[in-house]
Amino acid sequence: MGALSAESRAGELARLGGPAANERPAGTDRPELPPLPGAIPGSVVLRLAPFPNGALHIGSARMLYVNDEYRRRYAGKLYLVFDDTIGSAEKRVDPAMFDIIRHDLDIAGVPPDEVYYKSDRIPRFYPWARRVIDRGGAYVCVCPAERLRENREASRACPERSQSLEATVEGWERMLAGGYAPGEAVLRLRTDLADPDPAFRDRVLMRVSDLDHPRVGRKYRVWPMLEFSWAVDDVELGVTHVLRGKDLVVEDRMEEFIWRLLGIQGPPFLHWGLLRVREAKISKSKSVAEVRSGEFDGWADPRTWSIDSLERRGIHPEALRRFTLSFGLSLSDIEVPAETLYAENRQLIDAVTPRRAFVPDPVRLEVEGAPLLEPLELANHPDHPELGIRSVTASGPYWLPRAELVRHVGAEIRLKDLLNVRLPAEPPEGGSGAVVSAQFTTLANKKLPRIQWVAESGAVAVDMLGLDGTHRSGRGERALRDSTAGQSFQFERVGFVRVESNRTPGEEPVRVCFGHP
RNA sequence: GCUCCCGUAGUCUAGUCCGGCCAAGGAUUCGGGGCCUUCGACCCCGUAACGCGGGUUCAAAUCCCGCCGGGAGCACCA
Repeated sequence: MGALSAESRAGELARLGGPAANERPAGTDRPELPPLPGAIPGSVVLRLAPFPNGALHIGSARMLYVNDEYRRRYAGKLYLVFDDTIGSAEKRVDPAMFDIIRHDLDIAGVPPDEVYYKSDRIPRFYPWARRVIDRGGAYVCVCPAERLRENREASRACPERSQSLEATVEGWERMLAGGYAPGEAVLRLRTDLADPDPAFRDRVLMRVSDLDHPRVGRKYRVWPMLEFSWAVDDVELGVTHVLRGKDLVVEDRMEEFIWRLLGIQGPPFLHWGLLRVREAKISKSKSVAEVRSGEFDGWADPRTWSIDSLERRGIHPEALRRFTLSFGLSLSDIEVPAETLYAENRQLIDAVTPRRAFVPDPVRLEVEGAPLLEPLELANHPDHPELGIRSVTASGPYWLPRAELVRHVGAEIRLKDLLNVRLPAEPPEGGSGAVVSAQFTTLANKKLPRIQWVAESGAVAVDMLGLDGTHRSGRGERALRDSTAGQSFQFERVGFVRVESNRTPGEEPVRVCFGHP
C-alpha cells in the first residue's frame, strides 16, 4: 500500500505549499492585504468575536484569516472573545458552541492567544455605564419597545430624554437593583434624534433580561448591548485594530461616539464586504434549525458549509486561507463560486493525493473472450512516482458504473489501464443484480472512452457522502480496504474524497466524504 | 422611505487616495490545441471589462456633478 499517512501528507504539503508558493513569477503574486494604520510590530492586538449559537462556516473564514494574517505580519496577538451576552429569546447562546468554535479555530489553523467570555465580564460594564451617565451621555428610558421605535422613527424625544442627571442615576440604580422587569427600562445613549441615520438615534446601551444564561445563569439582570460592550472591551482588552465585516459599521460609530464622550482614543476600524459562496446559500440560523431538528447530521454535515464540514471534505485549511485572503479587504459584497475554492485546494493536494478506482452504482460486467490477466501494478499517481504503487486485481468479472454502460451502449470502450470491450446494444436491466456481458476486443491502448472499473474479486464496498447529504454506495478497489481515517484520495473520474475520521481499521463499507471534482 | 457602502471581463481581484508608465495586470471559469491510460494534473493559444451621462484637463478606470444598478443597516439580536 503506497498511500501516505496523514502526517507525511502534511509534510508533503509543507514542502509544496511553503517555498513553492513564494516562487511565483513576479507580477502574479497574490495581492497583499493593505498595511494596518499605525500598527507597531509586536504590539498589535486583534480579536475574534463570534456569537456562540452556531458553528463557524465558510463565511466566517474571512474573519478568521484576515485577522490571523495581520497577527502574523505584525507578530501580534489574536484573542477569541465569545460574544455571549444574553441575546434574545430567538437568538440564544448554545453552550455546546464554545467547544465547537474552539475546535473550528483549531482545524482552521488559527489558534487564539487568549480566550475570553463576555459573560464573565458583565460587572465591568456597570462603572462604564455610570461614566457615560455622569457625562450626561445617557438616560433611562421606560418606553415600551414599540413606542421607543416609533419615536426614534419620528425623531421624537421620549419624556425621559430630558430627565436630570439625578433622575437618571436613580433610574440606573433601580435597574441594577432589580426594580424593573425585562422590557420596562433601558439605558439609552443620548446621540442626536435629528441624526439622518435612524439607526443611530439614541441606541440602547444596557437593558434588563432575566433569561437563563448557560454559563452564568441568572446572576445578572442588566446586560450590555453589543456596541456598548465593545466600546468597553476594545479599550479594556487593549485591542489596537478592529477588523470586522461592514455589516457592523453603525457599531463603529457607536463606539467612536462613546469614546469621544469619555475622552478616549479608541482603535481604528477596518472592514470587508459580505462574502457569499454561490453553492453555500444556507444561512447560519437555517443550519442551526436543521442541525437541531436532526435533518442535518450535526455541524459536520456538508450541507452546513461549516469549517468542520470543509475539513471533513478534505479541503485543506491552507486552501481556505488563500481563498479568503484573495478577496483582500474589498468592501464590495461578492458571490464566489465554490469552484474557486476547489481550485485552490486542488493546487495544494493534487500532487500528493493517491488515485483509486471507485465505481458508483455498479453493474457487474462479464467479458467474454478475455485473456487471463495477472494483477496490475498501478502507480498511485500518474505524475508522481514517489507516491508508490499498488496492486490491482485484473481478472473479471468487473464492476462498472451503470451510467457509463447506459451512455456507451453498443460502443467499444476501454476499461482504464486494462483492455477494450464492446458493450451490448441493450442498456443494463434495472436492479442491482444486473449482469452484463461484453465482448473482449483488444488489449491495445486505443483512443476510446476510458472507464474506471473494479474487479469483483477483492472489491470493497464504499459509501460516499455527497454534498447534498445523500449517500452513494459503490465498489472500490482492494487497496481501499487499508485506508485510514482522514486520508484523502482522488477517485478517478469522480473527484477528491476524504476517508471519514471515525473509520475503524478494516471497517466495511469504507466511508468517505466527497470533497470536490 | 431614511442612512451607509459598493459598481473593472462569466466570477473574483490589481490599479482609483497621489490623473499620464493602463490601447488595463493576475486568478478562476469558458473555448481551442497538446500531453499523460481520469471528467484530475500539466503545457500552449484564445474570447472577454473600466455601469451610464455630463464636466475639469494637453491627458480620466483614476478628480467633480447627476443618474442607474447592487448590497447592508434602520431590534430592549449579534
